[in-house]
Parts: sequence; C-alpha cells; structure tokens
Amino acid sequence: MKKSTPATIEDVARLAEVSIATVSRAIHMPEKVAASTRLKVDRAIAVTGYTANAMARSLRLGRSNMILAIAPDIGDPNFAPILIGLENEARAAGYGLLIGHTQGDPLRGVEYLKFQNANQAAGLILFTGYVPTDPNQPAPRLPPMVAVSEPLAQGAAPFVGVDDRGGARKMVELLIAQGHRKIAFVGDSRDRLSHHRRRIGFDEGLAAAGLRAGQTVMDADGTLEGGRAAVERLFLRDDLPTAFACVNDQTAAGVILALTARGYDVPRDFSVTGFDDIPQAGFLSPALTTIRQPRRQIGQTAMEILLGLVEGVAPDEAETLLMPDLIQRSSVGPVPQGRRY
Amino acid sequence: MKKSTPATIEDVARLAEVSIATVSRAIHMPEKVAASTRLKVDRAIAVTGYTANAMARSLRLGRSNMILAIAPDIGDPNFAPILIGLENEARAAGYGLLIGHTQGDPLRGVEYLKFQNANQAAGLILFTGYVPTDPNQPAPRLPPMVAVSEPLAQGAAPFVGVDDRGGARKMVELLIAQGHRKIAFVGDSRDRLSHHRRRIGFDEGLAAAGLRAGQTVMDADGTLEGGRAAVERLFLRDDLPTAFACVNDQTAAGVILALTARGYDVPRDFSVTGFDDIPQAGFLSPALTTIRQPRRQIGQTAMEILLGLVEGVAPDEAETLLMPDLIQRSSVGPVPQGRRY
DNA sequence: CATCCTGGTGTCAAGGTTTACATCCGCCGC
DNA sequence: GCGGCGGATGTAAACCTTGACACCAGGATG
Repeated sequence: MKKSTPATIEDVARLAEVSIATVSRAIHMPEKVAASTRLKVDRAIAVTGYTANAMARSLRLGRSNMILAIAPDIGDPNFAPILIGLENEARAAGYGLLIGHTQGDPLRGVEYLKFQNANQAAGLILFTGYVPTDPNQPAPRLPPMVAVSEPLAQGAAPFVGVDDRGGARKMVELLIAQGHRKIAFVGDSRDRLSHHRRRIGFDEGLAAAGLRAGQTVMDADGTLEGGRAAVERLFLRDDLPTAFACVNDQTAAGVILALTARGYDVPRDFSVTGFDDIPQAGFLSPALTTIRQPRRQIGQTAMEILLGLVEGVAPDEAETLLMPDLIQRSSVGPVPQGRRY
Repeated sequence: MKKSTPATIEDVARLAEVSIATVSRAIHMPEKVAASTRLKVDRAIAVTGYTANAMARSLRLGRSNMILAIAPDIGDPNFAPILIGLENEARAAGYGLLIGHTQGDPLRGVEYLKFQNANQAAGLILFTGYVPTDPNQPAPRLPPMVAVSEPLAQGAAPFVGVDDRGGARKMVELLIAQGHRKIAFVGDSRDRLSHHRRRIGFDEGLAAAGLRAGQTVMDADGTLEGGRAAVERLFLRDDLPTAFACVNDQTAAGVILALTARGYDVPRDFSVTGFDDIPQAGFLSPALTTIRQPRRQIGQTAMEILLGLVEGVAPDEAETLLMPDLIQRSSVGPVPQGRRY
C-alpha cells in the first residue's frame, strides 16, 4: 500500500476484481449490484481507504458539494449561531460550508460569485439582504439561494428568519403591561427590511392598545453609537418617553449608556428593550430585556430549504418565520410614578 | 451568447481563433504567448465572461483552492476575528475558506478530514490544539497545517498566536504596580497549552518581583462557571488574595459575578483581570481590564504561512508569537488599605 | 426450441483543464 | 543553400468519476 497518492476507484476495482463501473454502482446504487460483489467491493474500499475524489465527482456531475454563505460580517454575534446551524445541517447532507465575508462592501460580494461561476458552489446563503451583482457584467447565472437574517428586497429568494413584527409587538405589549404609555422606538431605517418590520410590529402593538398617537420614532443605524446619538437628539425635545423600544441590542446598549451617562437609572427612570439577544445582552447593566432569535434553528431550516432547492424541490413558503422568545431581564420596570417632564 | 451553461475554455479558444492550449497559456504564462495573440484571447475572455472551472482545474492539478479551518466552536468570540483574518488573506490569494465545526468533539474533526482526503482542501487551519485522527483508520496523509489559538502538542505544525507568557506577565506587573502582593491565578489547566503558558507568565511576573512564595493557583476550566466556582472554593480558605488574575475573560466574568454576589465591589475590594478581550469584556461592570489579542492579525499571519507551506516554502519559525496589548478599563484598582482577613 | 426479458456486469465517452510533446515557420550562421 | 535553432502554437493525454449503452447468461414464455 503506497500512501504517496490517495486510492482511486481504479485501485478498488482492481482489488475487488471488478470494473470501476461496478464499484461506482456498489457505492451509489447498491441495489443494482449482486450482494456478493457488493461485499467484495466494500472490503476493497476498507482496505484501500478509498474516498471518492470530490473534484472529479463534481466535474462529472456538474455540481459541487459546497454551499457558499455570504455575510457582511462573520464576527457579528447574530451570525455565528446561524452559521453553526447551517454548517451542521450541510455536513449532515455531505455538503461543506464556504464562507464569504463582504465587510459590508456590496462589491465584495461580487467577488464570491466567482466561486459560483467556477462551479464551486451548489447554492448560496445570503445574510446581506441583497443579491451581489456586478453592474458591469451581464447578470450571472444564479444558483439556488436562500436569504437569512435579512430578507431580499423583491422576495427574490426564500427567506428564513424571525418574526420581526410579532417579536416587536410582544415587546411593546410587555412595556404597555408595565404601565408605559409613551414609548419611543429607536432604530427606524429604510434600508433594512428587518428593522422596518420591527417598526411595523411596534406600531401595531401601540395601535392595539389605542396608543397610536403621540408615539416617537427615532432614526438610528443599528449601532451602539446610533443608539447613543438618538437619545441625545431626543433630550433636545421636551416630551420624553418613559421607555425605549430599540430595534436591536446594540442600539439598546447605546441608549442605556447615554441614559446612564446623564445620571439616570435604568429601569427606575427609563425602561429599555432590545432585540436579538446577542451574547453581550446579559452582561449589560442592567441586563437587557430582549427578544431571542432562534438562531441555530434559523440556520438549520435555511439549509434544509436550500438543499431542497438544489435537489429541485420548491419550498413550501416564500418566508419561513420563526417565533422568537421574550427574554425578561432587568432593563424593564414599571413606569415611574408621578414623573413629569 | 447562450447563458444556459457557463463559457468553457473551448468557447474562448473558438472566439479567439486559437487552440485551447494557447488560451490556457495566455492566462497562466502570458510571457509564453505573442502579444497579439494574448490580446485576442483577453478580448474573447471578456466577451464570453469566462471563468475557469475550478473543479476541472483542481482535478487536473491535484490540488484544490480551498483551505479548511477546523474550530471547536465558530461562535467563540475569540475565533470570529481570526476567521476574518484568515478569510481575507485566503481570498486575496484566490483561495476559499471552508469551515468545520467540531463542537468540542474530537471525533467530529475526523469527519472533516474527508474533505482533505477528497482533495477538497489544500491546507488545514487548526483551532483545536490537536490533529484530528481516527484511531481506527491508518494515519491519513495530512496536508500542510497551521495551528492557531491553541498550539499543537508536539509542535506538529507551525503555531501562530499571541505571546501568552508575555501577556500574562504584563498583567501581573500591572497588578503589582497597583500594590497587590497577594494575587490568585484562576484557570490553571493541564489540557490547554495556551492556558498553561499564561500560568507560566504569571509565575515569572511574581518571581521577578520577588513574590514567588505564597501565591495561590486555582484550577478552572476557562468558562464563566469555572471562574465562579473557583471563587467559592477560595472563600473556604482563610488567606484571600487582593487580586484575581484570570486565565481568560470568561473566567474573569465568573469571578466578578461571584464577588459581586457576595456583596463585594470590584475594584474597590478586589481587582480582577482577564485575558483575550472578548467583545463582552467592555460591557461587564466593572468593565474588564484585560489583554487584547491581535486576532485579525493572527488569522492573516497564519494564512500567509499556510499558503507558503502549500507552495512548498517552510516557515521561518516554528512559532510566531504576536505581542498582545494591555487594555486598561476599570476592574483593577489599588490594593485596599488596611484590609485584613 | 426460438425469443424475449432481466439482472448483473463491462466498456467507453464525457466533463474542463493543464502540459509534455510535436509541429511549424522564419531566421541565423556557415 | 542548408542545417539547425528557437519562438509560437497545436495535439492529445491525463486527472477521476459517472452513466448511457452494450453485452452476457440464464430463466420464462410462446
């Protein structure tokens, strides 16, 4: 047994005294080959330690066993568990997960399409909210895609994510139950569909309680800094809310920081809520009350759908929305009595 | 231009009125082909939008353009930036990054070797601290490898990481400068070489100040829970330290939590330090004074070395140790005056 | 007894690329 | 005028696998 070069199907065939076609069949369509032959082949495979050369296989089949995930930032605490879910599911099906990191630069995404063009990816998972395309090149042939974390603009691909609207609504209901009547939404954005949906859920929740009027909505870009800045802008006005419903946890962290810096206590003076339940959320002080995304589950479901698509089966729904859990920690309290501004 | 199927080298050759060999040469050995021909080929490539089929290429060359990274947990906040560094560097060199997630299970790693066996990975990045091997199978041919985050036991592969010893020593020096004389090291471990090295740096720092005697060393497994448990055990004794030097940030978080739960104030009553500077570190209260790993840099350097290895060039050093930065926040203070136990 | 069918197996082409080798052509030096 | 050389290009094999097709033997059917 020379180990200089890995065993090929031919080595197995020689050892089992059959043709290479029979070996291939023994592996992929066992019922088509006689039991005795199958046994010989299996033994030969064990002896040689044969593993099919994936390159040759993909070349022949015209389809690779890689799934490409394109994310703006792999380090985003929201993405990691989704990636794990994706990866687990992919591996179970014999696929590998290739990662692409665009650093928020749309053009970077285009670079990864090379992998697709080069037949190196059977499918695409998009965290970006848009399909990477090069304006100069003619539209490339796109493989099966599934969007995750952020839906695609025109519903161009199935989306798997959390029920943003329902989650936001739950959050508002909690605040209302605590007596809050003036609640500011921090993080309105036209760019991110998921954030927009949270805003809608917020509106719905207020409307359901007959509080539609007098709400405050602050633009913010979803970063800690954005949250902080929004609070500063808000304090320039005279009608302050008693609670801040933030579009995500980063924003909430910024809001808490700004409030604390001004000498207020959360939740005694103001209540603050987040969304996503990033790992830091529990370490903020006060620990953040937020909405937990079932991230692992999202990854798993998305990969299931994508692999189905690769096999040619259409998904049941255009959007698979998972219901998030409300995680109550200590950043929400009853509305302060007799406070006036 | 039919877009049903991607352009092959043959399409380009036909359009440029040359043979496919010439096209291949024009791409890979431009100096070997006449300038006029090169021009024709370039034009034909642009028109057809040709991208070489990576599968066919890898098959022919017997080498893929993928690097496989095996990590116990992709979600580990310490790993993400390293992955980004790896990925950036790989992409720049035309390689893709494949991720494997072992979930801490050594056997899982073995599964990923299939990729290697199947010629799907030209190199391996190991976050695990060991080479995945199947005890039943004969040792597989291993590709070039580089260890990251955790060195390999027998120095089986080049390691790129932070100077654990130097970092730990810096930390101890800071504590000593603040007047601390009794410092406990929390997180001693025989399993993780990196943790062991931090322990050594700790010892060295104390020895340099003539404080070798009377030190306390607590075992802990590097988790938040481990840190908490270590504090509880320590409080069973009578000689408490004034500062806790923790092996990593998770442990430090546990220590702070335990101390706070007992009604102590950090840093007034006790000082606590971490190691790694995970994203949560700044959000703990008090914000954690710790050692920042240049993670992105680690990833980049590791990939550089690995790609060199793939090309057949040996690395300069068996270990590349990057010096970490000391990040001073608010979990360290002067030793409490007149405290007695 | 001829024919058809069927289950089991072998042969061979194809998939796209790279590269060793062959070919061709113009030009130099003798 | 000719041998030879070198630069530019073409030809074809090889990388490994899969699957359409062909083949063969033997049993069932007429």
